[in-house]
Amino acid sequence: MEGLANTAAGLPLASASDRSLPRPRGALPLYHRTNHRSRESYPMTTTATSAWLKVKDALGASPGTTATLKGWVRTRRDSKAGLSFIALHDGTCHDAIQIVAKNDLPNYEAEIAHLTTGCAIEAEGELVESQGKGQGLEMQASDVRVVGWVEDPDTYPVPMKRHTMEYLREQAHLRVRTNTLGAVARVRHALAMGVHRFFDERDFYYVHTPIITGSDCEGAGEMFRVSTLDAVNPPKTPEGGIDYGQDFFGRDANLTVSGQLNVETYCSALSRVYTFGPTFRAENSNTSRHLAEFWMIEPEIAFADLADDARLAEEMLKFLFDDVLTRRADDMAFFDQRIENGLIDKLRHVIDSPFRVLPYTEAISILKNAKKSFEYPVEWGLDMQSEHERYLTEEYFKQPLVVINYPKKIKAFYMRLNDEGTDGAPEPTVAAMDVLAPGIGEIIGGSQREERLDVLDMRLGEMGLNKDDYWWYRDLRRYGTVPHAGFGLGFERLIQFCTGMQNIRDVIPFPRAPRQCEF
RNA sequence: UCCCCGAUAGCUCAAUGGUAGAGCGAGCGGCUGUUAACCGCUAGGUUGUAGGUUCGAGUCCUACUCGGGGAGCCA
Repeated sequence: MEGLANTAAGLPLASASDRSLPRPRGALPLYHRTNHRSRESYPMTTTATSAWLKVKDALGASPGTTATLKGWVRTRRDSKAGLSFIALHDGTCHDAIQIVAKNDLPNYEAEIAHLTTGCAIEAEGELVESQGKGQGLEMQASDVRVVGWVEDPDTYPVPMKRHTMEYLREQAHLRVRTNTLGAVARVRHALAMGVHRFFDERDFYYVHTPIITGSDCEGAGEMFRVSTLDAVNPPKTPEGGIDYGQDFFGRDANLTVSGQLNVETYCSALSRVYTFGPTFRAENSNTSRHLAEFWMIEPEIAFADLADDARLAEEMLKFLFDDVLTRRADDMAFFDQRIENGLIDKLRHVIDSPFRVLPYTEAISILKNAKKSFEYPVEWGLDMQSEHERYLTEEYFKQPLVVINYPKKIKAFYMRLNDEGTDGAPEPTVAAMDVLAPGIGEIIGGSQREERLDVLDMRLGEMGLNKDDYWWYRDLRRYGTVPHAGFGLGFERLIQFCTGMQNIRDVIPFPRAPRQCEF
């Protein structure tokens, strides 16, 4: 509608025009104001005479409160009784609040009646008990100011209708305006805060391990190179290779694939530490549970063995599940209803039952005796395939499992060598563990670390790694070495498990995956 | 990277090798203290890209691009 478009474009925003007018009581323009007294500086009082309330606070306010609300329109419904209902959402909670705008408002015909999903508005009025069903308070608006129009409702990418997750992924800048992705964002935040609170309450220190690392010390997976060399004409060595000696760090460097080796150094002085940061893998992985850039939580505990490690993992997961159910009850109810039926019961069941610890050797014998036929062979010494892990955690035990003591030959060099014959295993095993979750697979991978220098050196040698590259890691075993252990928890996989979201690309704001870096 | 499937209106999908349709969304109108409202009308398309077969291709063939599911790698 042309007239409307002109109105929208040419109309000064009410709050903007207010700003140019003389203000009562020396009020400063909204965005230049500082608040030294209030502990909460945002939201602050605005151009309006009433306090700006978050929707989550407005929904729980006393009837009769006068307030200003700011947010984005979810829906507008008109009643020819002479009023419109506006569902306003500001992200502070799952629910929207209903604003009732009567047609005697001066801008009703020109503006309010044309509001569409996505428009940004400020509304001022009194919070009253709703006359309608299924809601608590609503606002009787005395003023509705349009802050930002949607320029063309017909092509607005996220109107109020069902969308596929695949489509929303292509609208990553707008998808957080939907119920589902907004709920994911709040749950993700709650889980991140929960992680920090869990560790802080237990005297763990949060350690910032480097994101850029020297490549030789990691040895896990394909890495992203970090370089400032001219990509077209890099300096060459006499042998014709690229001369990384002239690169920024004077050597080749990469984005980290794990903070573990670094955090072990802090563990060897501070006893209980953890990292929580981004991690990068340049694997060409195209699955619903892999990202090229993901966040990982890696605790490391000193004077601890694998059993302590497994207990920590269990305690942490249960704490986080309980925490998110409590703090984001609104969003979790939504996930339970719309994304995964039974989700809340699933999480409660996990909280209430002890994790099943299962030695690898025993897992293999369960799989060998299973009536189910597997595509891949089950043999002691082979790594378990997805189908095997799924069978154990989803069908056989139907709960999270901690599989421990894997064959030495399929695990990393730093994992502690077990005594011969542990669990009756036919060959050497290491003190490794995987926590397997139904529907997700491996959510945690960890181990007790090899603290004996001679054994570590033997393992490095067996795997063809150069001792000198690990000189500082080896120093930890030379100076006051102690048994210690840790694990890595994939943060996005944790969110998947807590929300029921099936694709990992939908639980991180801007997913990075092969050929995916648009936003 | 491998296997399988897909790409048609803003979105989700139909359409025997022969005039491209529906639902949702959007706009307008009707009805209504509404609430994933309901009823009516209207607009909206180079059928992913490039080539080929054919009198004729959304449909068949080839390549490419992008997306999904599964596998591997792992968290």
